[in-house]
Amino acid sequence: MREVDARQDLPALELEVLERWRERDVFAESLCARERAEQWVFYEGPPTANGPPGAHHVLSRVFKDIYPRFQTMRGYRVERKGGWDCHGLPVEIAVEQELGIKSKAEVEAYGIERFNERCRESVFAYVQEWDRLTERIGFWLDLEDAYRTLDESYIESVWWALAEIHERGLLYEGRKVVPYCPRCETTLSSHELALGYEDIVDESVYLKLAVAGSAHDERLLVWTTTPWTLPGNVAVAVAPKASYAKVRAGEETFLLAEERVRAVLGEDAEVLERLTGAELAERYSSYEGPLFALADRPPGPAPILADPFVTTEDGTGIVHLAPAFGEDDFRVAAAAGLLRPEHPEELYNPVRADGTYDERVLSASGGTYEGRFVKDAALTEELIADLRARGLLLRVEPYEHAYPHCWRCGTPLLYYAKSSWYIATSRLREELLRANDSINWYPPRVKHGRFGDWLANNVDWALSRERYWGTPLPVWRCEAGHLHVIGSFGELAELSGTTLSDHHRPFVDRVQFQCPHEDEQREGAQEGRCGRPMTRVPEVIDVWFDSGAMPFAQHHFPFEHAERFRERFPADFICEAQDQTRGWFYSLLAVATLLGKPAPYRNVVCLGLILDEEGQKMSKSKGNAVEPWQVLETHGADAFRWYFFASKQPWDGYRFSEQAIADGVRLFLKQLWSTYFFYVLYARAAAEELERSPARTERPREDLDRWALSRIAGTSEAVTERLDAYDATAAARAIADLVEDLSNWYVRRSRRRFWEGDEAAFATLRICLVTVAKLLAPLCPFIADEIFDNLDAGRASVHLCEFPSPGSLAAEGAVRDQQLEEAMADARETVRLGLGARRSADLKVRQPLAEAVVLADGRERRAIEGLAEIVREELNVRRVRFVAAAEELGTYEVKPNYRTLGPLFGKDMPLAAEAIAALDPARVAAALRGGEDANGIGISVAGREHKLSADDVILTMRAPAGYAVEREGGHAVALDLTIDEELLQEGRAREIVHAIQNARKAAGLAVEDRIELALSGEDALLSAVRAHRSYVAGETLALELSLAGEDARAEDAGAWEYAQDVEIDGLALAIELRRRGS
RNA sequence: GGGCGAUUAGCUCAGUCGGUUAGAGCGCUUCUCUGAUAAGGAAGAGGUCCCUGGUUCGAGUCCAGGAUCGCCCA
Repeated sequence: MREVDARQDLPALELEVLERWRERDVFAESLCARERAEQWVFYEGPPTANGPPGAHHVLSRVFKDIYPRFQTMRGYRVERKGGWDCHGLPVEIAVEQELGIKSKAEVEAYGIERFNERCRESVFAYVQEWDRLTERIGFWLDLEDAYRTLDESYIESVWWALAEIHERGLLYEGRKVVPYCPRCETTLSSHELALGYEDIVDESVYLKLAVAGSAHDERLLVWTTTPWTLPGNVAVAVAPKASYAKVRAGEETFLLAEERVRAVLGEDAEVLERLTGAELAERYSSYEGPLFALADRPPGPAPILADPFVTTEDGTGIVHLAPAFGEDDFRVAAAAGLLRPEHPEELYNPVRADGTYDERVLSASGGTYEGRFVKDAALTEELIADLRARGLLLRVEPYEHAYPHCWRCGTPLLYYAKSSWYIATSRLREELLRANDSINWYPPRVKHGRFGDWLANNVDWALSRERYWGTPLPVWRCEAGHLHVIGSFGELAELSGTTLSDHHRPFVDRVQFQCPHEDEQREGAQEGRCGRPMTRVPEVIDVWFDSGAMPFAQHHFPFEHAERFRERFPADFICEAQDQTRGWFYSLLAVATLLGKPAPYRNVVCLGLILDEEGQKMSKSKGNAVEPWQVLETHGADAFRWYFFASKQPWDGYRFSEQAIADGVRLFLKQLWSTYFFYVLYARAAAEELERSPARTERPREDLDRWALSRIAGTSEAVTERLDAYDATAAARAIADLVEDLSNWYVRRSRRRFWEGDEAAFATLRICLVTVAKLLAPLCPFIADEIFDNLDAGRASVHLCEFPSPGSLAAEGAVRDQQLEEAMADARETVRLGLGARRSADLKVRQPLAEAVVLADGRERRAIEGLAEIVREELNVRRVRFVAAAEELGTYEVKPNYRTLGPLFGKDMPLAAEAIAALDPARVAAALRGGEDANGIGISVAGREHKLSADDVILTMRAPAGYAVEREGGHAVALDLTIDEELLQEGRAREIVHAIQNARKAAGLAVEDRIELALSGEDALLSAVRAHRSYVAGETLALELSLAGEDARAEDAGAWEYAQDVEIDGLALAIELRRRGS
């Protein structure tokens, strides 16, 4: 057994443990040992390594670690294949920044091949730091065999999946209004949209539009928060069933929703007429359009439509429609015949792909807005001035709302009609919901809340991105419009005769082949085939599809490893932050469902956010982000992990505090370490002693031992049960309670036995510590392994052990004894009360007293009686006496038990309580104690008779005044305060021992050093020593004890190594000692 | 605007099926114990259980409405 440093530096220790894991190859061994065991499957959600890992990554990675470690110890084989998400806009944007370029045109000028080569390098820029952090925090993950979404094999599996999806008729190209980033010039999916909402203030405008052909100068009031869409206006719409009003305000007459009149026009507006939206649309039918001067659209009437999507809750209840810039606008305009979705040229869209107006948009002064970015604030002002000049503007009002921005580059998004590729996930809504039913969510609310709602409102997956660095969409098209989706590299090679070593852009773009589709109409078609050249469509796919494909793509399924895939699908466990609800959690489920597979994970833990100490979201720009390395270096990985596990439920989010981590070290890790240190210190001393004198002291286990072992067994059960339920928090707290009990009750109570080399005590504490190490291994793998390694040479690491089970514990004598645990709790409570009584009498614990009188009854009394010796020692009294009849030292108080009587008496409960309060408590106590329920006490309330049973009342003992008594709940402790000469002398002897021990410590002696001791001073003290001579000598390991006045040696002691003068009870004592060689 | 969650001591958090004196730890003050512990023990100070209403014999707990904060969505 190695010597242990009481003040071990834990971060330094962890580095040693890491080294040991490397040497012994423990992670690999933990898999090897379970080679034939049943699999418990974990999927790593791949991070992108193009930035450094932060505190939130530590959070997810420690939760990804704890359950696999636990399940490994429970006997499963848990492989942990790492993974990296390599494609996508984040990478492209980082490279653009490196290159100092800002647009797609510049990327293409730079060259797609070179650009993608840069992306390939950039994506692993921080991979070493990720690996280093992963190892340092003790996250066991197979980094060497990690999957990478940019690998050829991975891409091929993704292609296979897309071809399958196409085969099922679920892949289509559609023109829809989609969220679009004008800077990246690409469509975003709805789940990407979710990542970028920000609160901003936009100028909203109220417009007054002249009704076409109206003789009365009636104006429609229209409200919009996006003035830039007005050049695209083709119609306005009202809610058909809502009530609208014709209103006179000042000199003008307006039409708007009745419920908005006051808000928009004020109290003075006079309602002239009410009509429904449908009536309004019918009566007025059109207004004077367009709203801006447009080169290709002469002034003329534009239609007023009615559609239920319009609400009257804000604005004016009349909305303008720009089909190119709004999903509803597009749908309503199409329904009204203003455009045909299959004829893109009919859609009026004066905004270019880069988000600027084209040459058609003219200003009132005759100039043009061509080339102006539509979300530019200065432009908005000009547009507003323009509207004012045209007499259309009623009012401008700032409007604060959450507006979507590109989640990577921060540019405000436009809703924009675009052609893109979709997967028809909405057609699989039922299947998605059914699959979700089979998943256990932690916390459960996500299942039918955030995630379930999202599935229930599922919209088709906008799959394509008009970008460069991504898995190319494997769709080829010929001039005739035939589509061919390639499902494997082999198929592409066969059709094209070209074999690629890299299927990324731009190489894949150059591959062409003859259209294999049947086309008998075509002149010159060979064998009825079309034969036109097919070229790939330019898009790459959404990176979320990459990650959603990982269950099979990581194994290059179906091209390889079919067996491996089947064994490892679905996952038993995945874990990410809650922001993945619409990210990876969704893409995994969607891809699996699209392929007709069951839910790809059975259990999913959603982690919350980490906020800073002030409750602010952490961000680099605010400078409040936690640097994980700093925490690891100061406090260590176990401390970091313990904080995440023990402080609160992970899905509730954290308010990060370094102080909380430091508290965890002090109150838990150091407490455990100190208990372990204590064991090793004495076990080593006892081993030496054993060598010197092999005679053993065999003693049976005591109640306290059985209690500690019972706590071990009970805690093991609880921890197993909680970790099985993905509740690390409760597991951690149970372990902390156990360590607290071991340290501050078991060890504290047993110190003397260890000192004396009691084998039962050593054996008990050793089992306790080894079991704690095993229980703690999934949570704090470093300290757990260090303790295990030093106490149990049986295995190379605690992580190769079985998790403690009732069977394995029983074999070591650790069995649950709940009765004993309850009894100990009662005894400890009694001690607490007794110490309280001592304090109120201002008597030090060192002063022995004659008697403690414990007032307790029934089960409690029997329990405490069994452990009376412990109570006696803790309270330092000669004897413990029990009093059952409270009258001897106190009286009873009787209270009604509302829980049982409440339902019985209902409304009359207060009367019943009064009746019980009026009873004689002593009589009630006597009757119930005698078990005489039958002829016991009855009460009569509101004409009802009820015989009180033991459950119906709560008897509380009450101590009379004048005694040193503490009471609480069912029992009380009274102390006999008389101190006779004998007690006084014993108390003094103990004080003197205490003073000598302090002197030993101050002299720098080791606990096992023997000494020679000389005492001189007041005779009252020396006579106490004489009376307890062997006690004093024994306690202080004094081989010789000389007292002044009786022993010559004491007189010349002035030359000894160490001397100290103290005062006890106001009496002087001089202590002198020297070490005695052995 | 909608959905979800939170709100309990200065701080971090428990609080079971609704049961009458709402707890723990940390921090603070005082005292105390110590052959492991920068630890432990005892006491003290510290509470509008976010607010309002309701249900109930009884509400921190259930219901409704509201407030504040956070997240997600439109």
